[in-house]
Amino acid sequence: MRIGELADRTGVSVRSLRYYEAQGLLVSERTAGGQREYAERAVDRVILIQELFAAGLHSKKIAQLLPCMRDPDGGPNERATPELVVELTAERDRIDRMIADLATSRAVLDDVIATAAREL
Amino acid sequence: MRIGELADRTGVSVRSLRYYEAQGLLVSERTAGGQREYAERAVDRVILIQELFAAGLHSKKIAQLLPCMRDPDGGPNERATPELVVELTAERDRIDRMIADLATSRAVLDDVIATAAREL
DNA sequence: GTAGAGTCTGACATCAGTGTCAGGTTCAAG
DNA sequence: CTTGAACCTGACACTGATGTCAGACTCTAC
Repeated sequence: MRIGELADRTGVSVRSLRYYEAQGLLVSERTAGGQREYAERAVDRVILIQELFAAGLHSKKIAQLLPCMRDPDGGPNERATPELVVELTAERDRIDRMIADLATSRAVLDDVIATAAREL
Repeated sequence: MRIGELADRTGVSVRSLRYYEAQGLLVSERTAGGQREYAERAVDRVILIQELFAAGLHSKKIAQLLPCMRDPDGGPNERATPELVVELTAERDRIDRMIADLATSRAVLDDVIATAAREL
């Protein structure tokens, strides 16, 4: 598929897809004319990238992480270096803290909302 | 206390504290010489602001939200407008989605980490 | 072969919070 | 008083993902 269809199917802008490629997160074949051509599995990959972005990982770390993931099509995958494992563990801990903080913030909002609703 | 102490006690930079004030999130008295003087409760307020920032709320919305919170010292608090309640409810839903997404991302990281650990 | 939609690269803009620097003032301790 | 640390304002830089624009090219359908 071409970039427009991938954008539609993932809900990610064309601009962002090109950015992902520039950052080494996404690969594409090129047509004779130079246009990007994506395999079907690009859809899942883009969604995964988005999730990792949402989790606060930077593109650089995602670029390190992606080749170490278990490939759904059984392709060869790189082994994670011990350094990367350490970094990813730190990320996981950071996400845990983030989830806890979000729960706190949610409670704050909930309190304001509940108080306001009681007054209405 | 002065701004440096508040920064130390909250872990927030002096620069950010001044920014919070410019955004109407934080108030301070001023000494005769014009330096900021903070009450004890500013500490909790700053921490709360940080939490809300971490939850993805923008300063403008936090500025609306703060006066509607139940005051720990029993001071008068504004009533939340129905519009604000709608917005805050949307924020709460967004936070819920964010927490769910983070859980997904955490699982992804966990998988990579576990796979790598098994290979070592 | 031509029209129009889609795509290409490259560059610059945006957002919001924060860092940082300059030049000047205030405060507290000696 | 003087000294040095802390503070003041204002301005500009940065980050990193994304928006947007221009000018040129490709692809598909007629």
